[in-house]
Amino acid sequence: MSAIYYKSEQLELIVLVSFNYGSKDGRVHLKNIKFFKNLEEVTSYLDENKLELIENRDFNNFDSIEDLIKILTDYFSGKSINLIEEINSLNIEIDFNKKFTTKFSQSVIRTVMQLKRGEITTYSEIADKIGSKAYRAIGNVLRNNPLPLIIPCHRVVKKSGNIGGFMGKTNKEWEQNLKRNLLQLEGVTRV
DNA sequence: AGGTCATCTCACC
DNA sequence: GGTGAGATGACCT
Repeated sequence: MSAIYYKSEQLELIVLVSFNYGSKDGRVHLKNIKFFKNLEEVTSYLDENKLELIENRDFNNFDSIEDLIKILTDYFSGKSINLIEEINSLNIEIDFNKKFTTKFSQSVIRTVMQLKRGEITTYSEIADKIGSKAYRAIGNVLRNNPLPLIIPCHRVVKKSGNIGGFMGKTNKEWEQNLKRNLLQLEGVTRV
């Protein structure tokens, strides 16, 4: 599996995208998106997961990946784009892992994917929408989101108006800051 | 079966 | 407006 990263200077953030090539269609299959504070974290993650890093200069061999980086650049510069639409227009296959197997988690993901840029909702609103009371279990599903941004889980916040969790809760302050920054990029000032 | 969890509500202060 | 306990349902081992 290969990986590329995009570095946002303003946000002190590195976005690592993992992908490989489908054995049948030869297209780029997007596997994973992950956020890091610095390059040290990135390299140890690359080691742990045996990922091959593609450097910038090699991009011309990876057309659709280069396009993806452009889209991320636009997004992180605050441009008003619909990420999901843009990515769908590329020659890229989005793998939803086999992670979401149950009907419940699939409904959650489907609902979250309908959120547009700058549109926020709450865990309990999603529960209402899919006819469940398990607002807490929704956080459980989103915690394992392999494709943040594409599955825009940062747009789901707490009903109280607080920001809510992001990427697990191991480094709560940094994670919540990132979630807030992403929303601010999209013009959300409330949280 | 029992533990975990990116929540919510309500009762305090 | 902050905190803590209890309810809670889906998921994982």
